Order: sequence, then C-alpha cells, then structure tokens
Amino acid sequence: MNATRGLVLTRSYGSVGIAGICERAGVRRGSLYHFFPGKEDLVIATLEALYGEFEAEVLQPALRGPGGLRERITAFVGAIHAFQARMQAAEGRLPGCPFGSLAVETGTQSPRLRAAMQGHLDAIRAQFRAALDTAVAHGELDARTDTARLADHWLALMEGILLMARAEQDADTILRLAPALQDLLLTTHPDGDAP
Amino acid sequence: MNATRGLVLTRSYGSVGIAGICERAGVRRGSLYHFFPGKEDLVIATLEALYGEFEAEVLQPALRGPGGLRERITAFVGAIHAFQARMQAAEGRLPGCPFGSLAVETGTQSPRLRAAMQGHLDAIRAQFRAALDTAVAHGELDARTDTARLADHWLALMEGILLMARAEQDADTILRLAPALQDLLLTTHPDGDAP
DNA sequence: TCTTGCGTTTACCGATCGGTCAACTAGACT
DNA sequence: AGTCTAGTTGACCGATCGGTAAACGCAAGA
Repeated sequence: MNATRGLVLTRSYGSVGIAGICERAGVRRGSLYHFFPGKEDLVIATLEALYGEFEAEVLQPALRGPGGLRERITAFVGAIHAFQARMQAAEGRLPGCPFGSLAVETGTQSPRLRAAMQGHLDAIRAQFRAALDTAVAHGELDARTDTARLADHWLALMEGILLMARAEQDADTILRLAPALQDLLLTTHPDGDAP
Repeated sequence: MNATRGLVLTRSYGSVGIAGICERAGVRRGSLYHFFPGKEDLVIATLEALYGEFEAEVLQPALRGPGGLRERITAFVGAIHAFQARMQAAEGRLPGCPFGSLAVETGTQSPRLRAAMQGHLDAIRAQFRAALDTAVAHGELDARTDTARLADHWLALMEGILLMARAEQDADTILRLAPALQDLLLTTHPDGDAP
C-alpha cells in the first residue's frame, strides 16, 4: 500500500500498473492478489488509509489548533504546502489533492472508486464546516453565516488551488493562491447575491 | 478530432485508446497515423481546436457582453453550465474543465501535453484579467485592484468548481458553487492580508 | 496511356495490461 | 511425525496498448 500510494499520487490511476507497484514493493504479483481482489480495491484501501492519516495529521491539528480562524487557515495551508513539497522532493512529482484527482480521473469509469473519493471529499468538507462553526461561535464570523455553504466554497477553492499546483508542478503555487482562501472565508458575506 | 474530443473530454487521456477513437470516427487505425504522428499529437491538436472554439464562443461573448462585471460573470457561468450540461446529455459524462483535467492527468507524464494545457490555462487567465481591467476602468472595482492576482484566483476557483462538478457528475454543482465566484471577485479586497 | 503520389487498408509488431492458477514453502498445531 | 494452512512463487492467460509497414486504390497530370 505504501508503494501504491507513492505511485498513484504522483502519477495517475490509469498510468500506474500492478507490475510497477509490485516491483516497488518487492513483492510478486501473485502475492498481491492474495490480499486484494484487484487493482481497484487496492487503490481504494490505500486512499482510505491516506485519508485517515490526512485527517489525523493535517485536518485536525490545523483546524483545531491555536488562534482564530485566520491562523487556522494559515496553519492548514502551511501543512498542505509542506506535504506537497515533501512529496515532490521524495517522488519527484507534486501530487495535488489525491482525492480530487482520483475522483476526476475515475469519476467516469469506476463508480466504486469515485464513490470512495466522494466520501473523503465530503468528510473534508465536514471538517471545514466544523472549523467555520467554531469561528461563528467565537464571534469571528457573522452569526448568520451559512457555514455549510461556505465550507462547500472552501473545498472547491482548495481543490482548484491544488489542481493549479499540480498542473504547474510547483508547491509555491499553493502559497501564491492561498490569499484567495483568506479573501473567500474572511471577508463579510452579504445575505445572498441578488441585490 | 471530433471523435477524440468526445472521448477524451468525458473519459481521460489514459483510458481512451486509438482503437476507440478510430472506431467512433469510422476510420482505420493506419489512416490516422497518416495525419498524426501519434496519440499525443492528436490530443494536443484536438484541444488546441477546442480552446479556439471556447475562446470564440464562450470567453469572448460572455466576458465582453453587456452589463457590468457581475452580469458578465453570470453570463460566463451560464455558458459554462450550458456547455457542461450539453456534453453530459450527448456523451453521458460531464467533462469538467478539459484543460485542467488533462494538465492534472498528464502533468506528470507527458511534458508536451502539459505545456500545451498550461498555455491554454494561461490564455484563459489573460481573458479573465482583461475583463477585470475593464471593470476597473469602469469604476466597478477599486482602482488599486491587482487584476493579475485576482484573475489568478478566479481561474483557480473556476477550476475547483469544475473539478467538483466532474467529481459529482452534476452540472448543477456549477450553479451551486457559482456564488463563491461572485463573492471572490465582487467583494472589496483590502490591500493585502497582513493586519 | 502511363506515371506519380496521396490516402487507405490490413495484417502484424513487441510490450504491457489486469488477472489466474497450480505447485510449492514454511510455520503452527495436534 | 504428520497435518493443515496462510502465504509465496513463477508461469501463463487473453486482451489491449500505441505504433509500423507493405500492398493497394485511385484520381490528377504528363
């Protein structure tokens, strides 16, 4: 699963073969199929584990850390940036958001994989919302803020930032675009858009 | 190239084979290689043509249409939504942003393809910036607005919105997230983020 | 009529894909 | 000692991948 992670994150689902995964893991192909029914299940399990780590090591610490919402966003962006830069140093490729990338690539081919990625994206969104709810409770955001909706926007922008970073293969893209996140989340939002 | 477009947009680069393209186009495989050196070139040429149409039929009309910046953004989002919905009806799959998806998928494998997609993304960003500059000239945005930076944010959010729409395979996701775009572009931005 | 050359057709190339299977190994338990 | 079983191995499967090449059709020009 570690080999799978390293390859799938930095390449893509379709371009990573069982052969490559097994070679990197030092395992014969037959052995793999003793534990996993197939490639799809292997990748789903791998990203399930990845999400667990991501939530425990990035989402929770950053979004429940010290300071107000602004500081937590900054910590969150910093943690993402560090992870992306670390992966790029280790694998030579910047992965972007694994869940988003996989959802996009397999969304039109593998329903199970897409559903799994959707679930992880939903979980991330829920974490965002919790952070926003906390900010509302502390008076940092207007009490009328629709936190579900704002969390939705947060996730979309975050995915966009990571997509651009992967397209440019440059971790600093994340830092360049991070102010958009602050703008989106910290500026006061009127009650709707229509005048 | 029409067959290539229909397949590549809704599936992915890796999962679309020359055989499938030729079958759909009613052409024998050998004939294809008389006109294109290989799959990569075929796809690059196809997306080059697609960008041309996109600029002429979506970007220019929407972003230079009647009304102020708000109306133009609305027109832009509406045109994108219509295109996505049309593709979904025709192909059964919602494509998302072809340039973004391809840049993400091939970004770590095919330098030429990635460079081509980057070029198209840069061109889109330039169109965004032109629209923002016009808004500044008309006094709709603060004269101190950093339009290059704001266009950068616009593109990132747009890519995120289209990524989510593709992940969810639902064109209405675009409409759901569009208000984030209005918030990002139309709320006043202080001169930087640091207090 | 004969040549020229664009474009098509078809068979074929080696490589790789995900996945299968029967034989085998080795450690735990009786 | 004998049995059982989780796990390993390497050969093998058919399908498909992107790409090649020789033969062929055919219309225009000389």
